[in-house]
Amino acid sequence: MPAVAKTSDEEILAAARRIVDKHGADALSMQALGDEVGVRAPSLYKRFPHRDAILDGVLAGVLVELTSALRRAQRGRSTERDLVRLAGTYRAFAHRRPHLYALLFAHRPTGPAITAAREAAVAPLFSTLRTWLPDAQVLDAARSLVAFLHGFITMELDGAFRLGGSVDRAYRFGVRAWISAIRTAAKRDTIER
Amino acid sequence: MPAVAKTSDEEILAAARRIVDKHGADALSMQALGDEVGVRAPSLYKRFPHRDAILDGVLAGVLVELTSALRRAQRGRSTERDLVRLAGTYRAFAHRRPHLYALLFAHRPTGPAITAAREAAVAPLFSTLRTWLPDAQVLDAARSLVAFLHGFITMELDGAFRLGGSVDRAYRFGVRAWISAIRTAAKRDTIER
DNA sequence: ACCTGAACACCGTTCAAGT
DNA sequence: ACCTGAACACCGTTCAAGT
Repeated sequence: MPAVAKTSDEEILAAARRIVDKHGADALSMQALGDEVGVRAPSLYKRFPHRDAILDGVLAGVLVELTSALRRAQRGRSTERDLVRLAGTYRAFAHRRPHLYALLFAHRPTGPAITAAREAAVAPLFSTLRTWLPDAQVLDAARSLVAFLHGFITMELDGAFRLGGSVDRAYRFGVRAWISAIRTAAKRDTIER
Repeated sequence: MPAVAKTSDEEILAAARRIVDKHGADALSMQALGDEVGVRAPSLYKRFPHRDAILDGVLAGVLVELTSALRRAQRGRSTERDLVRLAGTYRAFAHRRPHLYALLFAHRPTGPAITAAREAAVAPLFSTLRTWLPDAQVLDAARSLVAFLHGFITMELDGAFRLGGSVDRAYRFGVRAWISAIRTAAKRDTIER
């Protein structure tokens, strides 16, 4: 009964993150992961119940990282500039780590641990929007911005914009369009009060 | 050398579409497809070079169907109403056939045959936008609307809107925000000319 | 307590053999 | 000309056997 541990939860998650970051979630096979940490594939099941639980762990780390980047983007001087910065930070993260970004939506988490981390990630956007809009509209506005960003980023990373022109310009067009609509909604509401 | 054909390209594609529609692209295994058309899996390779080519065929059919739905939505009376109808038709298609809709973006086509079908699908949106906007802005506007719609639909079908409230209201908020921004851009441009 | 090889039920795909 | 079983290299996962 020597039982010398050759690896650890942390090492496995770090290796898994490295593989997903470099080659995408599809490349994360239990065999490849075992090779990376010096253990046979079945040994991984002593520490994680299944492959999806490992992806949960990677996703949790990605959410923490994204959340702190978004918090740093939020400076509080001007609502409008914070919105532009939040959107830009989100998009920049996706550009820097496309495979990890894909995990945010592609991977359906196993446990409820991810839920809180997801809410933390959207908190900066919500608090910025609350400086402009009444609570009733914050949710709608946040959903439509995240939808635009997620759709745009997914499409550009997939190479879905094939008709030429500047993709960056289309992005700025979209963000500005959304912000001007929000500004209008905020003013309209102020008048109505 | 009797060589009695037990199936055909058309029957295979129809069966593949049925499987993807009901259970998603992941459920389309060569074995399941073979069972559906009364043939062993290896026989399918006499008609299609690989599984992805079969998904290409399914996708082509989906694009034709989506295109004709979008054309019907475009009535030409009012630009604004056509935009609302085009967006609504697109979303309704995704709601009615979520697994087939997912194919539009999840499946990377093998051949170039899909490219033309994709362009046909966005043509109605482009022609409607051209009644409002100068050519230079049509591309940006189309990209930002499709990005919003695709992102929103992906998120709602994935169950990503977990914070309560009305998802339909958020959708209408987003579409109206985008249209009002476009209207502003169109007016600004008219003045500048 | 941890690691291992062997095994199971699945994939997509290839190919020689049948008719 | 088309269909087949057998095989290959992969999956995720289970489990009895080793230390």
